[in-house]
Amino acid sequence: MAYHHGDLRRALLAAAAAAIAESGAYAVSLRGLARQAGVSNAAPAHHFGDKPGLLTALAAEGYGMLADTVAEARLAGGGIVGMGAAYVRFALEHPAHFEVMFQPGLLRTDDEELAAAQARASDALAAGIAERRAEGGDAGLTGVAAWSLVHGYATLVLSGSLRPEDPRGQARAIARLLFPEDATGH
Amino acid sequence: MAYHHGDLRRALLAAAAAAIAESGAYAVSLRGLARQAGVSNAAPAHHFGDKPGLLTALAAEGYGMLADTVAEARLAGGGIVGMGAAYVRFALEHPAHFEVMFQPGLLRTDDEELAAAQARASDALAAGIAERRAEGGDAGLTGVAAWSLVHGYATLVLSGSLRPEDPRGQARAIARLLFPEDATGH
DNA sequence: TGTACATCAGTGAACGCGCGTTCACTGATGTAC
DNA sequence: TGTACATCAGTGAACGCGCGTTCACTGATGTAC
Repeated sequence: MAYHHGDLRRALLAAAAAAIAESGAYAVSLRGLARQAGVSNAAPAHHFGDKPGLLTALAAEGYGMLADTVAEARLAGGGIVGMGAAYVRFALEHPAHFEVMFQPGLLRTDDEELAAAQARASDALAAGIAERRAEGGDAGLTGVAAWSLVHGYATLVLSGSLRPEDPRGQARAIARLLFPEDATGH
Repeated sequence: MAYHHGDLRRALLAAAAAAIAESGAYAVSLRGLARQAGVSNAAPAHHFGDKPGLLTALAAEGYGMLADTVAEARLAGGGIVGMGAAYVRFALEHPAHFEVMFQPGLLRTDDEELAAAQARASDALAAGIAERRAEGGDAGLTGVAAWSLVHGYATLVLSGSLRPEDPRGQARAIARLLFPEDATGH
């Protein structure tokens, strides 16, 4: 084993995501991650300071990916239904990130990198809602409803409360119930 | 302090709910609860066997309360919007129960009492959706959408992602977006 | 091309802590007669 | 009304464990000259 790991930071984040997806956010221990990465007990602290530091980095990474995923769907012309489906897809593909992102008790909420990533994601989501403002109605309320719908659906699937055969298709279907006039995605 | 506590089981569940609401589900320790109840380390194990046993009891209590809350709203003629609002109200009033209910990794999922309480809650929710079947549309899909909407809204408020001034009012408002023809609750 | 040196990444041993769980036990309560 | 006994609830001491965090350290890498 080389003295320098090469990319220990990345390796630790990946190991953390795997452990969380398997056993939940609290199953993560710095020692456990070090063990998996084949590195000494103290090595993780070297990169992340402490445990909240590591989870904060993971959450920031998650918000960044969510922002990218949603922005991409918007630019692809998927409309608000497509953006909602992208949100659900992100959650199901990155359950560990998703879980950590919405448990602020685990995070260092004053972290700059985290705040920046959150802002990016927030902007990406708001952009989709803003486009609908012209159509009338309360854009703020519509946004809350849309977010609640896709967030709740993702949460219920991840917790095992819903076990759909085709999660992505069903995600689109319920989004169309809320936005029946959305012409895209047929 | 009396040798017999009187109602230690209840006291431990209440202490667990308080601890979870404050610091999350994993902040709970049997020793910590014992300390709060003024009782020896081993006492909790006497009532719940072990930690999953205690959390399972809490989750079962939660499903029971949810079933009652939703059924009551239905019988009061609140319609599906009223039932959705009741779901959100339950989550916000009993955040610890709500949190534990949807983290099956913490629970003894083969527990009989838990299964019975889950079934009661499931029936109560399904009853509201069944009433809408006559109006056409896919009742299953409608149910999934309604559940996702209220569950997501509650989750986002509890995680601090949404900070509405009037959560109950906003819950009703977004439910009306999904069910605009629901005549009740004006 | 070679050498000195600064910086960085990871080591490994050690600390103290809170935890879940076990065990034989004892005090309190209730019931049979 | 009184006594013997069974049952139940909680004790308290002890175990072994994995954890976060600290510390002075050392090996590897890169840069200046």
